[in-house]
Formats: sequence, structure tokens, C-alpha cells
Amino acid sequence: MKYSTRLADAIHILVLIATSDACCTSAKLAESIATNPAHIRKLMSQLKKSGILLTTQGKAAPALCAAPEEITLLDLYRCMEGDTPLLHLDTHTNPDCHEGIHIQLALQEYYDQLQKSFEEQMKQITLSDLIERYHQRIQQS
Amino acid sequence: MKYSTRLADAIHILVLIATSDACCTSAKLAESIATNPAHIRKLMSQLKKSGILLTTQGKAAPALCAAPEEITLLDLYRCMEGDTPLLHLDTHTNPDCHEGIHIQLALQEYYDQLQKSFEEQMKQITLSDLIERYHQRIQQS
DNA sequence: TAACATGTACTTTGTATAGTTACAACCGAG
DNA sequence: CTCGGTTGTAACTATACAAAGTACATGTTA
Repeated sequence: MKYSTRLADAIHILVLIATSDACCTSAKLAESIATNPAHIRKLMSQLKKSGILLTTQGKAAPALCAAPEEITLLDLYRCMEGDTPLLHLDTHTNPDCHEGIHIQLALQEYYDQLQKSFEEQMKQITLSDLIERYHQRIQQS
Repeated sequence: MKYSTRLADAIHILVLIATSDACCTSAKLAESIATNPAHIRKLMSQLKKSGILLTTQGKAAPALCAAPEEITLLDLYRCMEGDTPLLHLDTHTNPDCHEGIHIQLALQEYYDQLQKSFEEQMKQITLSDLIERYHQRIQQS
């Protein structure tokens, strides 16, 4: 499977919306990300369903539902990737092989532990942090 | 990261080799993982290249190159996934859009930070830990 | 030497993501 | 109230890549 850039794209969209004065049409956002407007609208639709973004049909005026300080990377990860974990077990092992099941279940415990810790750290990073770092980079260049 | 069960399968193979007295042919291992022998041999070949597993052509006697305590989850991750990170930037943004580049670069700093911390934790988990937990589960059942 | 293994190249299949097109629904200015 | 611009969403296609499967050269051992 191709790896996903949806989270990175969603963040891209949100940072532009949060920092840009100009009207953010899906066409303009698509130009910055170098993709097509429909894809942008699909991502924005997902952000809307998660209560992160506010959009109006026919009107190019997307707005954040909360302050950037309130939106964490974990919120965005869950919005774009759902419950999909970072590492994957092989759940298609032979059911007749008892050892096989127990190996995967033992592994799951450690995977869960890693996932939980990763999410805990994503919770510490907010959209505001990203915007701040982005502004610093703009100034330096 | 893209969806892959290679790491889980590699661990499956190593645990079986480390704990099984019976001769571990690629056919027998394939049966436990419910896949085909060629796939198993491909995974084992990769483990061999990384100096984790020792195999001999024509001979069904795979063996670990190091004690299970010495083999970390990070070693196995690197072997199976290489430098592929867990989260991916969108590097196909419009080069004419300066903002776009800086958003992704700002994001990269946080992604790198998360990746580093994740790998640090994978380093703490060894094949020996997995085998131990696996034995506990076998006993309980 | 025969039976059985591994090592590896090649092909096929399955599936998630991204790209694209099309169009209905909607907004706001004139 | 109409028209140009916009969103929302449903197809469909293209692409990438993991996994499954096939084949066979090479090696081991009884």
C-alpha cells in the first residue's frame, strides 16, 4: 500500500487557514499542496466531521472551530487515520497453530504500549506549536 | 507508515526459531504464519543480511546470531522497514509556494522528534521480552 | 544420486491512497 | 432572481506496494 500523507496535508491546510488573511478556496489550497481541489475538499470534509473545521457550502470561508492551542496532533491523527495503529500485527496466522496466536498476542501488548506512548506525545504538540515554528522559519528565510 | 506485517512476521519467525526444538523449515514456518514458504525465505533473507539470523542454503537449521536479550525491536524495525518513518510528510508540495515548504519543514521537526522517541522505546524491548511474554501466555491457556 | 532445502527472480493479486471528472447544492453580488 | 464562483460528494482511474504464488538454480545429506 502507498503510505499516506493525509495527516501532513490536513495540517498544511489548517496552518494556511489559521495564518492566511486571503480567502482560502479549495483551489488555492490545492495549489499550495500541489494537488487537486476535490482532494482538498475531501480532507476538509473529514476535518469538519471531527469538529475541527467549520466550512459552508458555496462559501469560501473555512474557519477553525477552536483556538490552535486547543488542537493537538493527536486530534488530527485520530481525525485522519482513525484507530489505525502505527505498527501492525499479522492477524492472518494459522488458527490451528496455537503458538502463532500467542506470539501475535504477546506482540500486541508491546505494540499497544508503544502506540499509547506515541499518542501521549502527540497530545503534547498543538497546531499552535506548528504555526509558531512555521513563522520562525519564514522569518529566518 | 504504509501498512505492512513484515515486522510482525519477522518476529513470529524469530520467536519460533528461538523456542522450537523441531527443525524449522520455511514450509513449517509458513504454515504457522499462514503464508507461503517463499515469503518466509524472503523475510529470513532480510534478517540474514542484517546479521540477525544465520541460515545455510539447502539446510533447514536457522539460528539466531545473538542472544534474544541482545536483539531489540528497533534492530528488527530497521531491518524490515529501513529508514521508513512512521509518519510521512507531503514532499510534493508546490515549490513555488514558499509557505508550503516551510509548513512541511516545521512539521518535520516535530515528526523527527516523535520518531526518535518511538525508536528510543523500541530499543528497550528485546526479543527476549517477547519470548517471555509468549511463554506466560502459553502457560495461562 | 535422490529427496529435500534454501535463495531468488519473476508474475499475479489485493487493496489503500491519490488524482481526476462530473455534477448537484449553495452563496452572494449585481 | 439570475449567474459566476464555490462547496460537497459520488463515481472512476491510476499508482504504488505488500503479499501470494510459481519456478528453478543451487546446495545438503542420507
